[in-house]
Amino acid sequence: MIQTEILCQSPIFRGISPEELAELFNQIHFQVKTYQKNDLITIGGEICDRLLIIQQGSVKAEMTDYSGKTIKIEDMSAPWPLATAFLFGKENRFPVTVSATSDVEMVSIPKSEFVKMLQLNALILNNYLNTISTRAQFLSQKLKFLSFKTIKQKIAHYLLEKAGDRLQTVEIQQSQGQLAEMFGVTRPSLARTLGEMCQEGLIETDRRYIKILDKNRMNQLLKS
Amino acid sequence: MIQTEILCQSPIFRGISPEELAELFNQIHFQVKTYQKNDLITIGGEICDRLLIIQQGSVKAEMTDYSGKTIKIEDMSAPWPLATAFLFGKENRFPVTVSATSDVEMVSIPKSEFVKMLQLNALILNNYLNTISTRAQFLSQKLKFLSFKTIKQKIAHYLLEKAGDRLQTVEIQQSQGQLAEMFGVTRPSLARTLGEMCQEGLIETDRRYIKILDKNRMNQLLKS
DNA sequence: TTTTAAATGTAACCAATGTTACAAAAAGTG
DNA sequence: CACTTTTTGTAACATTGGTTACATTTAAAA
Repeated sequence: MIQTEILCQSPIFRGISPEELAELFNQIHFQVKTYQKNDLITIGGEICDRLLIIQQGSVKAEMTDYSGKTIKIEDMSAPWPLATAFLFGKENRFPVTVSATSDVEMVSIPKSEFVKMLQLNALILNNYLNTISTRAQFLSQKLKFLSFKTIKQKIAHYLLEKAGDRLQTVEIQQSQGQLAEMFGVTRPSLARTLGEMCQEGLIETDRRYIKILDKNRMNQLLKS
Repeated sequence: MIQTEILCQSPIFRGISPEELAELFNQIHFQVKTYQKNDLITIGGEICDRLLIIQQGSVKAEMTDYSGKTIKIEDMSAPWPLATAFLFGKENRFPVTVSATSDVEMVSIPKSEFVKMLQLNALILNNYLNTISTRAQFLSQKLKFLSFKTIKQKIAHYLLEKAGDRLQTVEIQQSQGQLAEMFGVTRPSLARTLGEMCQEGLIETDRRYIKILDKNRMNQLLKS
C-alpha cells in the first residue's frame, strides 16, 4: 500500500502535499514491493529501468569487487530514493548492490511513468535535479576521500572535516572496526596509525573521543 | 560569438537544429568567454552557478589534493558541457579544477537562465537528465576502478575492459607514464608490475601493444 | 558482582609499492 | 646519418599497510 504521508518527505516529493501526491500517483502505474531483512534488492550490474523509493525500513548499498568482497558505500532509510542517478544516462545499470538491513517496503516506479511525473509537476522536476546532482557530489566526495593515500591522511582528513573550524574534540559514532571498514583499511592498521598519531602529539584518544592537539600539523599532513 | 552549429552537437542540445537553438538562445542571457592555453577556467571549491559549454578547444579536469598535487580526472573538448552535475544540488561547488589545454571559447549560461531553457524545451530536459546521469555513472566507474587494491588488478581490469570479449591485443594510446598517472601509481612501479606479468605468462608487451595471453588467469586476479 | 563477549592496543613478520638512480632503447630532429 | 630528447627497463632500498596472534580493556549479560 502506498503511503503518501511518508513519501512526501522524500527529497523528490518535498514540498508536495500528501493529497496532491496521491493524486499524482493515481495518474501513473507503479508497484509496492516488500523485502525481509538481508534480502537483496538490487544487484550491481542489473538493468535500472525504474525509480525505487524506500517507503519503510532501511537498506545498505555496497560495491562488490570481482572477488565478492564488498565495500560499504552508504546506508539509507525511508523515505529515500535509490538509483536516482542511474535511471537516465547511457548505461542504465545499478552500480551497487543494495540489500535490506531491516524489513523494507519499496515503491517501484517505471522510468516512463516517472518521466510523466516530471512533466506533470515542475516541483518534482526541480527536486529531482537537485537529488541527482547531490548524488554526483556525494560520489565526487567519496572519490576525493579515496585519493588520500596513507591512513594518516585519511584520519586527518576525516577528523578535520568532522571537527570543522571550531571543535577540538570529535566523537566517533562507530567502532574502530567500522571506521576501518569505511576507510578501506584493516582494523589493526587503523589502530596502529592512531597510536602513532598519539605518540607524535597530533591527537589524544579517549574511548570514542578524539582530541585534535595540533590542527596546523594535521593540515600539513594533507599537504605532503 | 555563439556558434549554434557547434553547440547543437553538444549532448545537451543534441537533436536540436542550429536555427532552433539560436532562437532559444535569443530568449535567454548568456556569455561567451575566451581562455588561452593553461588558463584556469574553474577552481575546485568555487561556486558553480552557471552551466559551461566548451564551444572551441579542449580542457582538462583535475582533482587537487591539499598539497597542490593533482590527479587528472578527464579530458574534454568542444562541444562538451562542464559542471552539469554540480549546477543543481546542495553544495554548488566545482569539485575539480579545470584548465585550458588549448585556446578555448566557453559559453556560460547562468543557472536561472538554463532552467528557463529546460522549461522551454522538453528535448533539452531529456538530454540534460541523460548527461547528468552519465556523469554520475562515470564517477561511479572511477570509484570502482579505485577499489582495486593492487597494481596487477588495475592493469588486469584495464586490459580486460579494453579488450572486451573478442580482442586479444590492446593498443595503449598513452605513454607508460601517463598510464601510471591514470592508475594513480608511479611509473617504475607500473613498469615493474608489467614486467612481472610478462614473466608469469599473463601478457606479452611490444611497444604500445599488449597481448593478453591468458584471459582466464587475468580474470582470476580480479577475484582474489 | 561475576561472567562472558566485544572492542581495543600492540607486536612481529611479510608483501606491495614508492623513491631514487641510472642505463638502454626508441623516437624525434637537423 | 648523428644528435638530442623521451620513453622504457631495472635495481636497491625505504615505507606503508596487511596478516596473524595475543593480551588488555570495556561493555553487556547473567
